[in-house]
Amino acid sequence: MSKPKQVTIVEVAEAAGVSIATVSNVLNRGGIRSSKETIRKVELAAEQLGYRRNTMAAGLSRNKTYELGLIVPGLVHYYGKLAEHLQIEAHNAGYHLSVFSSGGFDPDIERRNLEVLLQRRVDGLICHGLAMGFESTRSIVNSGTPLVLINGWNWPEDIALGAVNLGFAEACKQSIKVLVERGCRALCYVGNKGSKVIDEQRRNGFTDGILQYGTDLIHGIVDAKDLDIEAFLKSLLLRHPIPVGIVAFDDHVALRLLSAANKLQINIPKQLRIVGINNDYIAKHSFPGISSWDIPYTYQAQMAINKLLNKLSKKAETGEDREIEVPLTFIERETTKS
Amino acid sequence: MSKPKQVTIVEVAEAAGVSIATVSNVLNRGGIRSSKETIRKVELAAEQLGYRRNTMAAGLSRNKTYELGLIVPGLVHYYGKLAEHLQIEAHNAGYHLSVFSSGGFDPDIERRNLEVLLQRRVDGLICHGLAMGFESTRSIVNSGTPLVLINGWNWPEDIALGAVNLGFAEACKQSIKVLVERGCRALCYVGNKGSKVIDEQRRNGFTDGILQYGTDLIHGIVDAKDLDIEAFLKSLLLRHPIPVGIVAFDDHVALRLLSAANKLQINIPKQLRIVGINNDYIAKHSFPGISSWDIPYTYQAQMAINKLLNKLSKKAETGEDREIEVPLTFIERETTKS
DNA sequence: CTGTTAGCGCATTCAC
DNA sequence: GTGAATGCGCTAACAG
Repeated sequence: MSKPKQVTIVEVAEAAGVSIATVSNVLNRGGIRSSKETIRKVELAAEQLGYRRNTMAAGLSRNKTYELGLIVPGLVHYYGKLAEHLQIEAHNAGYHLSVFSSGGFDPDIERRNLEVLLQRRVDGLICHGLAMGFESTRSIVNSGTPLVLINGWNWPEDIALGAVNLGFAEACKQSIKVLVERGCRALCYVGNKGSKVIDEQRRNGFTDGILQYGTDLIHGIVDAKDLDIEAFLKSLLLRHPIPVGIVAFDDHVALRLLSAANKLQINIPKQLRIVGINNDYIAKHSFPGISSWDIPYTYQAQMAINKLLNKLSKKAETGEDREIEVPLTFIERETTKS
Repeated sequence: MSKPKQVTIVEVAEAAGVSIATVSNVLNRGGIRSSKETIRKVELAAEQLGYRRNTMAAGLSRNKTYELGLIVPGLVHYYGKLAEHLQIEAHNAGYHLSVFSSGGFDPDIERRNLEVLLQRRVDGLICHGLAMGFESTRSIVNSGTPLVLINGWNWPEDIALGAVNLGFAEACKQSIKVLVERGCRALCYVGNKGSKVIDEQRRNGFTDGILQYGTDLIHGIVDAKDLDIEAFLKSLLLRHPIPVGIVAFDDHVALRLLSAANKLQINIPKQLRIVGINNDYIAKHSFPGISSWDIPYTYQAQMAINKLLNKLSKKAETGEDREIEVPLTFIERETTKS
């Protein structure tokens, strides 16, 4: 069954007794203004006939879609929230944002989604740390469609306009400062390699922190995947002076650590102190509450959309930074309070 | 800066020394087949020139977009996961799915997103329990674009093709059975009115369960919003025989209850037993683990996509049910084990 | 202010 | 098999 034919401006024009150009004019404003009377007639006709403009025809004709595309690794937790905020900001700017998930950093799906978006001739692209690499990206996005990265570090200028990055590294570094100030002499980062570049940033920040706040600190790095959390915690407390400090990949990992600790009756924060990242719902509502780093979603979303739209309007680079670093805010809760 | 002009089939045709019709043929297959030689020439030219088909032109020309639209209240937790699975299933069927969030059941945003999608002439629509109501929806979606609902109960036939609903009511009802079997004589549902129809279903299921498994049970219904959880739990245990059973709106609410209980040193499951819904990450990784109902995302997504595509291909109703009920699976963990 | 006209890029008859 | 012609619905000059 083919789609039932929709009403077009031709029919509206007939009903209103004007030309299609006039209809197009009053229905899009901004352009040439028409007489009160014509406007009324056209709007009435459009209303009655249930006219709905065909975006494809419009886009084709003016070579501009007012559509933006977003590719994120997933649609839950941080990514989902980010996507929501980006949609809001895009809308505020008169665009709309089509969201696609690449199923957890899958290069093939990334490629496919990118292709779909480019075939749609979106005006701009926002991608979260693409897994497919520089070369692959370049060959696809060479089209001249502006691309802004979210959490993409050190991408070449000919591929991406720039990036809006969360200060994960700095947050991890500062986490160490906090933990050391709270008396921890042994520290560990529990990461999540599956999250690629995000994990890398946090790991780097952790290492940096160790270097800065005391190389005499006992420290280690492990990965949450396939980790026997309980055994890990037991051995940690057995081998090191308390309180031991842990920087968790995010609040979810922190929750696992917390639960294991509760189960083993390890006292938090007396024996173990934990810092999470993201300041998710669970950080606030777990017991004890998890100290975490809050993400300024709205700000990050605005920065990304602005970067894109600046490019779309002005041609001159206004000398803004290519990579914008968005700082996180520490929210202290019981897991670090003594 | 207007978009730099992209390559079109015209240029490919010139480069390959054939007509645009031929290019269109070999690049879409399925239709008339061409000679090996022509195919080779065309594909080579397209490859070299970096041709990328313009979806708008194609869609406009054949009056079919191979695009589906999704509107969900948000993009986190259940909604985000659902969206991910729907995207996968849509792709498997040769379509792609544009995802839009309505910012938590906001009727205005819903309306706007619906409008955008219809202007794009999507082939079909999937919506999660629209907040804007029957009449409003009808007036918008009258276009003949097939609509399938996710978690939409009792919608009139002239608006929606049908619905794929999760068995929340039944899950809540069975939760009562479980709790009663585990010795609870006092039960409470802690809901979340903000989630509209979803909350309603669960509340109904709870009430049903009470009716079925013992009207002599002490029971109550409260809302998580603005609820002082600690005070609530204290009073609950003070006034009623233990163990008290709670059916939580979802695992997030369950986590809040759990944390408050841990803080108050209420023993779970001795004094308090909790059942969540969704079987989220937190249900598995909290301490103690939260008994919860697992959602068959893949199945639900397949059902929804199939319903839509059936309509798009066959014209005859194959006599399938309008409303499909997808059952949840109980995953028992420590919050209900005695 | 309003109408005429010429595309936008592609799919699709229908001749050849 | 292949190509010329027509139209999808709309916008953007340009005339009037």
